[in-house]
Amino acid sequence: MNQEGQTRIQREKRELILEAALDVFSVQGFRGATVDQIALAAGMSKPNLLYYFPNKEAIHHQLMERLLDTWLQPLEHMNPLGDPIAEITAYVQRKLEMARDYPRESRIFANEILRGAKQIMDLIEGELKELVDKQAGVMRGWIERGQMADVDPYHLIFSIWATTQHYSDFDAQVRAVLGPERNGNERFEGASRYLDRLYRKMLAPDAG
Amino acid sequence: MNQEGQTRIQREKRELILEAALDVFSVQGFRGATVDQIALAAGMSKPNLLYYFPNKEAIHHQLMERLLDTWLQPLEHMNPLGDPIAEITAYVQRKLEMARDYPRESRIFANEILRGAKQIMDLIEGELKELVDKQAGVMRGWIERGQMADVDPYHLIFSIWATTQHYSDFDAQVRAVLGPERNGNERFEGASRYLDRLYRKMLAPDAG
DNA sequence: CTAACATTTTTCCAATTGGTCAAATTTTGA
DNA sequence: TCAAAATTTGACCAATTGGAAAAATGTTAG
Repeated sequence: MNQEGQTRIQREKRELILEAALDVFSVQGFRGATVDQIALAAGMSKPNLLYYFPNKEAIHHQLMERLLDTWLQPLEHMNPLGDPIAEITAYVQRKLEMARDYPRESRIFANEILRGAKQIMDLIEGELKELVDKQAGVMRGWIERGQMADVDPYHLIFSIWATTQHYSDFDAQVRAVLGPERNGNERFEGASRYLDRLYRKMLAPDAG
Repeated sequence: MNQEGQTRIQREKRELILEAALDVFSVQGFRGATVDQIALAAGMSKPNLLYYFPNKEAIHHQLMERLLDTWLQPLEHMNPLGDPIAEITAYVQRKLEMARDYPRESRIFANEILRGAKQIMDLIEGELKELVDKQAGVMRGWIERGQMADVDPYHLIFSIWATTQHYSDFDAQVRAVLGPERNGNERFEGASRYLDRLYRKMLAPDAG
């Protein structure tokens, strides 16, 4: 036994299980994923897995809790003292990189929110909403000082989430529509150029 | 017996089942939905339902096939002879109205594509891709004639889908973040103003 | 009216799956 | 070293669920 009531094996195995769960849940969704699949992916038997987590829902919930932090990190890094357009387009790029590099995480969230976000409503109404409120305040400051166009910060943030995560969540559609010839990573390069353009033009302060 | 090998009762009951399936699938997803739930929602017994459809997948597939048409309709209505900015912002508004008025349809698609779109890949690679290709061609024409900014038509279409459907697919998150005070239909009015602004500014032809 | 056909219900089954339990094995600390 | 604690396994169970079969009931055309 050790600090926080966790043994070394417990820490390692829980980690292993959450990594496996990320794989399975992101492909199968919550209902579609079976405890057996997760156990197999984690290299252990089902009862063994259930020794570490009381049930399937607990795995999912803890996974989401942990992911939310990484997921929100780019938004935290917006600097109120920086140039708004540089800050926001940098945020867009960081989100797009995450969609490219962490599609499993993105899909798990999409899945959960599609289903009504019942398991993580507390996190959304808490942590997430507070961060959005804070950064919306920062943007309002920029707008008042005439440094960027006067647009609703909340809808701006929604549109950034939507446009970037689209490339992970709806990857199957994007690939199919672009066709095999445009299916390397240039799909993300194209998105990068397009989104940079989009937000740069929209955020440019209006004359007057 | 009647035309197309369908009796009156068959036509009516199939319709009833598809409407019920829309309700159930859009809330529970494919894996989460049970045949019993759909049968109950359609006001009949499970074996009775299975008299009309061979299995659960068949219901889902036919539902999607039928929905795709309505879903793509707004994109078909873009007029190559009209003003690009008017045409595209009108398209955005129509898509946003559909997200507001037909959230079940939107969520079913989102769910299916998230899962890899295996059941409707044929439709996406066929019907959908062809329409997108065609309208991308129209946009390229507009761009060449200097009537709108030079942006990638495919990514433009993706961003329109993403930003509008966000309000149905991720409704739970949008509501939670906006908080109870902004939760009437003004959430769609705000989105409408924001998106109109967004695309108007981005599409404005560049000087030169 | 009635035979052919369409629809519905009752009953049932096999597979899947989340989870339990007690026994066996391994690890750890004194 | 060795007993207590932690971990793992195998066997098992009950609930859910997709679907089949056949009997019962309803409908319709001649």
